[in-house]
Amino acid sequence: MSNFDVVTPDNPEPALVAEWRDLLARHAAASCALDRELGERHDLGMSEFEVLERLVEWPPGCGPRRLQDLGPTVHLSQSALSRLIGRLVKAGLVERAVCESDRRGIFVVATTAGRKRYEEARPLHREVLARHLAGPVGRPEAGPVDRPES
Amino acid sequence: MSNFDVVTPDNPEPALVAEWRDLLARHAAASCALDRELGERHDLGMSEFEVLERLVEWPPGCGPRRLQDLGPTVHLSQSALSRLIGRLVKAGLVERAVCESDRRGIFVVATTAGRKRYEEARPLHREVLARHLAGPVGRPEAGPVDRPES
DNA sequence: GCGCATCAGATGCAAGCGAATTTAATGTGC
DNA sequence: GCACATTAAATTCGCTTGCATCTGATGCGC
Repeated sequence: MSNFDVVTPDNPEPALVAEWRDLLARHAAASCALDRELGERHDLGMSEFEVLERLVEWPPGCGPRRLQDLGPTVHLSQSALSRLIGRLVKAGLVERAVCESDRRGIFVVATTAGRKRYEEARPLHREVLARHLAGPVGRPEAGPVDRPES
Repeated sequence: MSNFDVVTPDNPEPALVAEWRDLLARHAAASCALDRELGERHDLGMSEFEVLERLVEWPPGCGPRRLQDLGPTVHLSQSALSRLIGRLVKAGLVERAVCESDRRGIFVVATTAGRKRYEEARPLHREVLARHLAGPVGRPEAGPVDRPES
């Protein structure tokens, strides 16, 4: 029951933990800032933006996008995704359509308003990313980092 | 209202977005696995483990740890942290003590049981980290990656 | 056609979160 | 001492999440 590991050059554990904490810090800073800024200025949460982006990115000619295909790319559970789509539908940014070839599935398509909202929000999204992602953690180039706890 | 940016070598945006998605994927995979495995085998959530680790790591001789000092290091809001400590107290892993010099504050100290639980859980924590963190995303060395949506 | 396993998505539910508010202890001006 | 701003932590509230379950559509064996 030793309190600390012996730190030797061939013990990769400290590096692993440092990497993990760095990842946590970056994720917290960026996702928190995204949620707040996108929310304030474009009424979109981070996850909403991500989903909208996948829909807009979806190459035409591949057919419309099944809800199921969306899941793995946004790291959300099936239920969370279903409700997220519900919110986007209510906001008029996205439309559901039954899939005629398999009536269990549904298609999800961004509306014109959805594409517009995405295009409006994207610059801010990229800006926040640039502010929090590039460079070592805790060193946004301009403006204060906003963290939930401070 | 162009749908896509022109991708030029001096346009850093695509790299930024790729970095962001990689970060999201790693974070989702690792934190989800940590939550589930630590929860199943040691009855600890990811955040509980992180807090416990900060308390155990806290060098002796620096005085006990204020709840407030804990906040910034675990990326949790003040309210979330307060409740998290409440859960740990209820589980007997941690103790609250009023700070006599400033009776508004409280000290948080890991109990013997808390240290024990932490030491038991740490190997699994490191193992999960190694499985999900090292190397490119989506390539754990052994065993399937468990993601919430799959 | 009929029964049944399977699959896509929606929904009930409990847990955790952040923002805002509340409670109580400090400190400051007078 | 007394009013008032400030601070630390707890608590209230609404929202999002994941798990488990439900509903309805497929499709396969017979």
